[in-house]
Amino acid sequence: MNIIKLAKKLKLSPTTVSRALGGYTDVSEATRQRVKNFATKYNYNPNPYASNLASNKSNAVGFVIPLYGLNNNTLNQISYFKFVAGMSSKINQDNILFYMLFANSAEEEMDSYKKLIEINKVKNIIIHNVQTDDERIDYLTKNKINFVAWGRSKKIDYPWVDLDNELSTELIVDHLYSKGHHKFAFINVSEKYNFAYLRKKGFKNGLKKYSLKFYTHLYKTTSLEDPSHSKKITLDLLNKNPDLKCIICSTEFSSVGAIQACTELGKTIGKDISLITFDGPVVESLTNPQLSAISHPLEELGTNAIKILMHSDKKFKHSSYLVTPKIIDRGSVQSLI
Amino acid sequence: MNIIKLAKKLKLSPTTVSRALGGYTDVSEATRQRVKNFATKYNYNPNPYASNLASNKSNAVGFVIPLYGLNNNTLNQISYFKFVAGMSSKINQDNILFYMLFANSAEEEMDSYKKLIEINKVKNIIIHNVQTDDERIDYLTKNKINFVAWGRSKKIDYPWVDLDNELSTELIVDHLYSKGHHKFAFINVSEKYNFAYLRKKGFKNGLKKYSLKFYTHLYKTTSLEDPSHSKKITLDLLNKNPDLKCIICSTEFSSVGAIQACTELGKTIGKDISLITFDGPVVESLTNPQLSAISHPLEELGTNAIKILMHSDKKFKHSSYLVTPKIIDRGSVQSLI
DNA sequence: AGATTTTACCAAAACGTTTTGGTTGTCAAT
DNA sequence: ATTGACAACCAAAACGTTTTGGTAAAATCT
Repeated sequence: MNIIKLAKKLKLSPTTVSRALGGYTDVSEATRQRVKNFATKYNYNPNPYASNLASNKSNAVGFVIPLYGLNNNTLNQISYFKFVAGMSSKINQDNILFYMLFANSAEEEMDSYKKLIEINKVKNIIIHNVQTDDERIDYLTKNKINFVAWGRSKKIDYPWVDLDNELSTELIVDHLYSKGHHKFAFINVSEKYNFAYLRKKGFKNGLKKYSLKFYTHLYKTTSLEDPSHSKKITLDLLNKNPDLKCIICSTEFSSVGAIQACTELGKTIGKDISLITFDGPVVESLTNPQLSAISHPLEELGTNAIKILMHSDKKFKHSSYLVTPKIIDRGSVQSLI
Repeated sequence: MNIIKLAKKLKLSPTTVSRALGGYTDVSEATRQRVKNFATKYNYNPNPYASNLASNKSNAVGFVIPLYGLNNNTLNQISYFKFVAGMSSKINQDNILFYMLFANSAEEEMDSYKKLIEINKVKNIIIHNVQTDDERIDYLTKNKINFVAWGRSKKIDYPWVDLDNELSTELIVDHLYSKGHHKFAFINVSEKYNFAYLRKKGFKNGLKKYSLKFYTHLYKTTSLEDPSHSKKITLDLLNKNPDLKCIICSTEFSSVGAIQACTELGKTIGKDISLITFDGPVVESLTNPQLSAISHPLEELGTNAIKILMHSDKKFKHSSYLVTPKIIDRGSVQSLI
């Protein structure tokens, strides 16, 4: 079934059928309904190749996933997977074509963007990990490509979606305080990572809210990927601070180390010691015991990125979306009340 | 740049340019080279929408990722991610369009396949987890869709790529034997999963090769996702068999439990006890100590799936590819020699 | 009633390829 | 010298849409 056959059945011209389905106002409501009914009845779906060719619009979305650097670790790649799943759910509703490329180096990554635009004629792109003076932004604006970024930047104005890292630690403090805890250790990672910097900031915001003190000796940073270092830190913290009852971990890796330390000291998590961390694939299903965590709904982030990308009214020069993290209570925080 | 402009520059007809690039024999080698040179020089890439429309061939590939059932666990989804990365590397070389959908239920999954074919006009599909009497196979053959499956079936003939689960445990036995081990416990999962059945078979093959005995009391099955059960099993095995020096785990989850058991008994892995498992995101980077493992190169599998799918000479009614697993020695197997 | 605007429709061109069905010229065989 | 085969090219149609630039009829205004 194609538009010409359908038009014949309707005794209309292909033009009118096209414009009826396209939502143009120069078609009466009565015929529009009739066209729609026939379209579903005869299972008509516009040929995407023909329509992209004719309209020169290419309702395709492009996305590049880096497999190098920080994302070299498979566990970190999962966030992309979730984000993509979220994008996909929105993409499938409309008849959008989705291009996903993988890049093994910074060079390959930039090439992938060029490929999307020059070869695949993609006009809509989602980018991520925006740096100050990002060459992608230059390239995209130069080529008049519509884009949305995962991640904000202070310097440049563009549409974005993002996690609320600052809010996440604030919510953790809320949660802990509501269970009667007033003193926490926080095992973060280096503040050179912006997300870690924001998590520290949110942590302090939370403390301030309840007039709690920020203890420097209870704030530590550990490596991004080695659980054994956070195990050492946790052992140290617990040995030096016998009254310490509550630890916040900023990553899955560090929480695994913290669990090992607690187990080694014979402390039962959720009873002798409370532990809360950031959610991820390992924390979701593999730690023993299960850990309470704060979770960022990455699927939602992806869905909204597409929504912003594909609407993109010229009216809204830059639209944005901040996703709200949620506490997932798995019982590793003891109630003191 | 399009084919008409390029043809003008070459002082040839668009037909000849098309046929030169398409590899037709009615173009002289000299002009073919000239055309190719001009194409790269002027950065000409055929518009994929136009060529799909004209040829009615749709060099697009579709893939559906299930997010329910066994794949509900994020860790299991990583194998799809790797497979897709592998497909992508091949897809990007040629000018192929790639559609990827996600499905949250069996119903949604079947709908996604129909969508790919009916709406997106995709003619090439990669499927996976083929069941006996799989409705997808019926649907695809009925609609004359070209497909390749990830996973074999005994009953039906079709092109496939697959892991070599049988070989993987055989290679593990090789590896252990080469380090002087002659007696192993094997913690598998239920043999209702075909991969587990094959791993047991390969294990037995390996034993037979070295005239070793299969001890029923050293073969156990555990749950697919709960490490605590395999911890219990490991404790039991080690307590009842004081001479046991070597354990094989069939999944990441079970190896995590096994590590806990060994640690609890004060046994140092790689020294007092040897442990080897199947590779995955957690084993890759998060276990303490690092575990030797057998690894399936899933990227390679994806790449070859596309190769088979898009060549698909009529000559080869069904082509196939079996990927060879590799031992990754991370030192958790003690050398007794 | 005539002029103007609005409504509802349509014919034809355009998008950039591939494919079909040729033609022209060269060369070898008769 | 004619014939047949072959090599190398091409004009035009086709693919299924959307868009452009209309027209005819109905509705509204003077």
